[in-house]
Amino acid sequence: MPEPKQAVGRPRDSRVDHAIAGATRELLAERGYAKLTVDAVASRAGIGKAAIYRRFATKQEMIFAATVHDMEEQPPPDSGSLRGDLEAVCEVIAKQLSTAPPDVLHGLLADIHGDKALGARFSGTFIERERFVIDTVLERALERGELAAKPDAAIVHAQLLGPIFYWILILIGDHGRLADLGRSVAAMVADSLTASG
Amino acid sequence: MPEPKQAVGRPRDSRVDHAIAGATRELLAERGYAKLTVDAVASRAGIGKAAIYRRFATKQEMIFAATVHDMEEQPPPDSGSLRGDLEAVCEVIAKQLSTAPPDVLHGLLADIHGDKALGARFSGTFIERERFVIDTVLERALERGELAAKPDAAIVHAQLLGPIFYWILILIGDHGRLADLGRSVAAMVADSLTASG
Amino acid sequence: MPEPKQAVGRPRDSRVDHAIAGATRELLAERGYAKLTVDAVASRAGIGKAAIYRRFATKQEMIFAATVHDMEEQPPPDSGSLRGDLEAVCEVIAKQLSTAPPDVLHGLLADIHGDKALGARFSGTFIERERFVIDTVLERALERGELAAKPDAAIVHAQLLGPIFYWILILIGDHGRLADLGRSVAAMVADSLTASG
Amino acid sequence: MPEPKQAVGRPRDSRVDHAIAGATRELLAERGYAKLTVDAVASRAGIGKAAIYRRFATKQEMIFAATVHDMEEQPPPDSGSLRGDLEAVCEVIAKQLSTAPPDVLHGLLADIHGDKALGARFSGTFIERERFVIDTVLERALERGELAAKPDAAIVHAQLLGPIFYWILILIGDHGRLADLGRSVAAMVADSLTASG
DNA sequence: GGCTAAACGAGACGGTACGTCGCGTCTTGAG
DNA sequence: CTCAAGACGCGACGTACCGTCTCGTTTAGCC
Repeated sequence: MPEPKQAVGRPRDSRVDHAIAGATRELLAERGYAKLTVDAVASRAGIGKAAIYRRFATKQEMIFAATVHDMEEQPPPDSGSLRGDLEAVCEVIAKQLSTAPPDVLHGLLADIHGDKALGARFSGTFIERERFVIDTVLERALERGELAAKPDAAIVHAQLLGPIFYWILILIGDHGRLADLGRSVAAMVADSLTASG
Repeated sequence: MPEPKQAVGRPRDSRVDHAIAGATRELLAERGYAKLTVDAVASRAGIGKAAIYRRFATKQEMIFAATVHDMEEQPPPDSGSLRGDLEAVCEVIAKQLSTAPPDVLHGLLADIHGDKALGARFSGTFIERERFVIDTVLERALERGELAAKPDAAIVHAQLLGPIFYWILILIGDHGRLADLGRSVAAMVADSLTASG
Repeated sequence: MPEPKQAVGRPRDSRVDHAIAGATRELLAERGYAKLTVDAVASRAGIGKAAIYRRFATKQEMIFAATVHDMEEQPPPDSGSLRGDLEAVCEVIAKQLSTAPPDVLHGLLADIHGDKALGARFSGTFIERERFVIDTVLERALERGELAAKPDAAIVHAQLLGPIFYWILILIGDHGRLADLGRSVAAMVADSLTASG
Repeated sequence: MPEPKQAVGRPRDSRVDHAIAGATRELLAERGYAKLTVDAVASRAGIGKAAIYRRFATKQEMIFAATVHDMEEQPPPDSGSLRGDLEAVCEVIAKQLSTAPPDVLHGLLADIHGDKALGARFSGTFIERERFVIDTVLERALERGELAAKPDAAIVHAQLLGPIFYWILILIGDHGRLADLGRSVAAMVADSLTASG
């Protein structure tokens, strides 16, 4: 039975992990993504740069870990209808996107897509989870008989979540109206699927 | 009659402007957004760095000018129906987004939203144009009698274009299916508006 | 009879020459040699840079012309003795060197010896004049019978003027004591020549 | 007991100091003072520019440290006579000045006198050492009884070393005759002091 | 309790790009 | 042909950040 790591030497200090994540989030909020430097994070956290690079290979990984921390993304509880389920999905996504300022999201996306490895990991986790949630919701509708045939999940994915991302990332729209937008999109997509499908 | 500028001293050489824009676009295509350097642009363009910084305050402004340059974004010719008009809008946007590699789009968006001034200019030109196009199309539908009341243009904007941006920027989806996506979204939005409106 | 120059077109404005020299001297006094820029001279003089480069090939030539303006350096009137003549020579040189701040002299010397052409011109005028003055004074002493044989003028040159330059340029010594230094050096050199020669 | 510095963090690498000084001296010899660039020094030394600017505030400080480095300037061994001692002083100074090409000396002097701080440091080290050497030699002569009273050391300083600097810096004279010049100046100054003192 | 090995804060290191500044040249329109 | 204004190519400057690498010290687990 292989132990994952030989536990010799001084163990990592978990307070350092929290200090890094905390300092990163603080500085992102104070100065924005573009002005975030590793030295500033180390200084604010009261630690050395080596402690950061012992944990993360690059600055981007560090930010990724500090911001995209708790990606649960479970399918929502069955609401009894496709429309209700889609609304719930929109709501969860909107809430998640609203936690970070838009410049952080853009910076992160740019770095993610500028680095092959990070990009693959992003698609393999974040996107895959979303796809799975949408798949699950559509399956439920099939079982209920709301849908006759299984629609293309990728298309539905874009139709449902695209407007939310666009509102937050591109339009920098009012967050108070996000709930309305989510409901209207969910209704529209549900109607479209049940009518044509 | 206010002259915009006193034409004193040697005037700016418009060939330099074109050389900068051309070199920027070439190098973006060849090396990607992250690897673009101002020195490389100057060298490729056969000019000095000073000529660049005389025109743009930062590297980001230079890229902005070189890429978001000929955003025409005229409303499409009247197709006779709301659905047809929306399809045409989707098609134009999809084509524009497809010309640039995705990492350029992400880098540009990140820089735009990382700089107040650039962000304002982006909203004031690109977004405003899109909004105007959508407004125009909705007005036509009102005149035709397809719509009873004017819908919220911002919501329609997100519903229509969000999925396309999402497909390209987040999903890094197949460009071959963009046309299908555009048609399906246009149909869905048109149905939604005519049914509920 | 060949005119030295074809007098066609607009003649040079002599006020421009004076403005250049004046601005150069002002800025040298205000900011020092190292901080003097051609743009600043043009701006202060209220003229264009082209007017400067039409007159001088380089910045150094401009400064040279503005500072080393009236190099007369005639041999002093015959005082009746070698010692008196040498004193007079020291006095004149000391007065000339005292007009410019030491940083200007050093800057000028550095530039002069960094540029072959300028260096040759400097040696050909300034140094040659000094040498001629010393030669003349020594000839007089020979005729008077103070000296039996003609000493090596180059060595005398260094012995006599070296201390003056050193005092001003290297020691940044008190200008009030320059007269004393000159007298003591003149006496010493005269004694040395009349005793050993 | 005051520790000069808290020895925290990685200490400076002394090999880097030597590499900087070595590269600087090499490049000064190869290309001359005016063509020396910080980038070239860093490249030649195999180090980064930051390592240079961590040690020196400006390029001038770097050159100063690399050239005015091992100014030992000990008083010469007692030769038994004032004249012998003065000859020895001249010889040492002439040898030191002959090692560097004249354009380096001029450049260095220009930079030293163009920067307050550097000028003060130059006076406080180099000049002070020379003065001390001369003082020591004069004290010996007093003890021997060659001199009745202590002469003005500053004047003697200029009288003795001025001609040598002038020969090298201004006249760009033949180095082969420097020894002769030194001897003649030493004799002249010694005679002058013993006669008048 | 002592030994070993890794983690720690601090900060120096090589490298790369940035945005600025100065030089000497060139290009306007006016005189 | 000259002038004032100012853009141009070039190249060096000094700064900032990245990810790596020593330092000397601290902290755990195993003997």
